[in-house]
Amino acid sequence: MSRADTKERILDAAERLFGAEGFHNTSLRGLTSAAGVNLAAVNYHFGSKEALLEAVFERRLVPLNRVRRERLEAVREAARRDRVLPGAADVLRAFIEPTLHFCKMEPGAESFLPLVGRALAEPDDTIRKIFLRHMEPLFLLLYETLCEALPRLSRTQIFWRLHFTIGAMGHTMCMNGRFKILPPGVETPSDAAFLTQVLLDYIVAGMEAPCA
Amino acid sequence: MSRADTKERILDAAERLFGAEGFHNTSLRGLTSAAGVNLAAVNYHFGSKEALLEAVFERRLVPLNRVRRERLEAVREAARRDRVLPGAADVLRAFIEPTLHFCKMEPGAESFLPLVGRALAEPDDTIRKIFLRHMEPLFLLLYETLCEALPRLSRTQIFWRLHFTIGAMGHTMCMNGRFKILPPGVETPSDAAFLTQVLLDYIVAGMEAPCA
DNA sequence: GAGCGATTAAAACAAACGTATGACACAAAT
DNA sequence: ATTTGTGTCATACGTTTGTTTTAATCGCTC
Repeated sequence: MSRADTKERILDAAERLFGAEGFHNTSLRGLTSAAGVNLAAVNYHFGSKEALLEAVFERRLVPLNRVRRERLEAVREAARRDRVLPGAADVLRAFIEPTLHFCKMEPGAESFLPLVGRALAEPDDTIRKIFLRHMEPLFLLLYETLCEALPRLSRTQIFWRLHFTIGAMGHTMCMNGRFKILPPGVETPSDAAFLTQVLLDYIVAGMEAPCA
Repeated sequence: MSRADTKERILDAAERLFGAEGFHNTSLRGLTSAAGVNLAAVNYHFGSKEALLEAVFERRLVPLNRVRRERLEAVREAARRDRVLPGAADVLRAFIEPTLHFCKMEPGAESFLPLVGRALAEPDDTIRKIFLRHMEPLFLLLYETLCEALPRLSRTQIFWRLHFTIGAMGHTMCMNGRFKILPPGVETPSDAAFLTQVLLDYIVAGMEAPCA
């Protein structure tokens, strides 16, 4: 019955469970039974659990990063054409906004975000490498574009500030939805557009801050 | 031979391995053989692997958080005495600087930092709870003090900006030392004082940023 | 419709894990 | 000198893990 879509079913369940419970805390038995497929199907279609994780990343990251790259280079090109510096806010928005649109389009993608957030802090180097293989070229492009936008800062300064920015973004993606501690007087809007604006205010100010 | 210090040996090895390899990736067999103690010693002295993690957190976090609390309340008190608002930079420095001094004093504490950084992104709720039990009261105090320092911002705004700040700090602690991707032209100083200053410049600007 | 490659099903595999057990060593106290 | 309690040791237990294997089933071409 479910011949061709078995791979998709596995990918969907893996994305959801890896994002919610973590990679190591998700067993292939729980995953395959959640997907309604046989236990051996993972190893047959993907080869191993790690290769499945790789496929999960690839399915989302390849189209998403293509859009991000296009938007980053559009910002770069527009600035070069107008003979001005690219704005740090435009650069960062070009990197962040596609994630937002992408999550509205693809169903189930919201459970992908925590997975990305955790990959940044992953202790297991094998897992981290799988993620960074897709992200490293884009991080470098983002870094170089930020260096163009902020010529008054040293490359070392920009590197660390980008590092903080990635940390803030990753942590936000990790906590997507479930919050344990909510101080009184704080509404948890979960309005993605609002949250993106608050995030952008923060990281743009941090990026453009004067050095002490 | 190693009567009383067996517990300490286990705690030291656990701190190092949990920080470097992660909690779930560290087996009790590897841990006890690294500590030079018997496999059963962990369950004898601590009861379980999770209780050991709790003890690892407690040993460092209790004294560290006491200092942080004192410094936060000193900033608060000084502002109240002078009838001025506490400065956001002073508040954040009161929270961050003790970590720096604490890591210089206690040997092996630098491997504790990645453990803290990862606890924030931990998918396993049991582990997260153990960490948050020590941190939540202090996060709340930090949050309230920041609300005093930044009365022009809504509590929701400050909540999210503190959230980003914690993410930036956690990610920095995770990457303490080992870096995979280093763009050309970036020196990796690892000078903790310098890094703290760069971090403070960033998060203070992010905290004080105007709302768009 | 026979034959064949591709896919699924059920069961078994070896390895690793956290934990528990029971014997032993060595103090200090009785 | 004997008891008692504490800590250490080697070892075994029961589970769970990812992976492999062996059969059975399905869809298709000739």
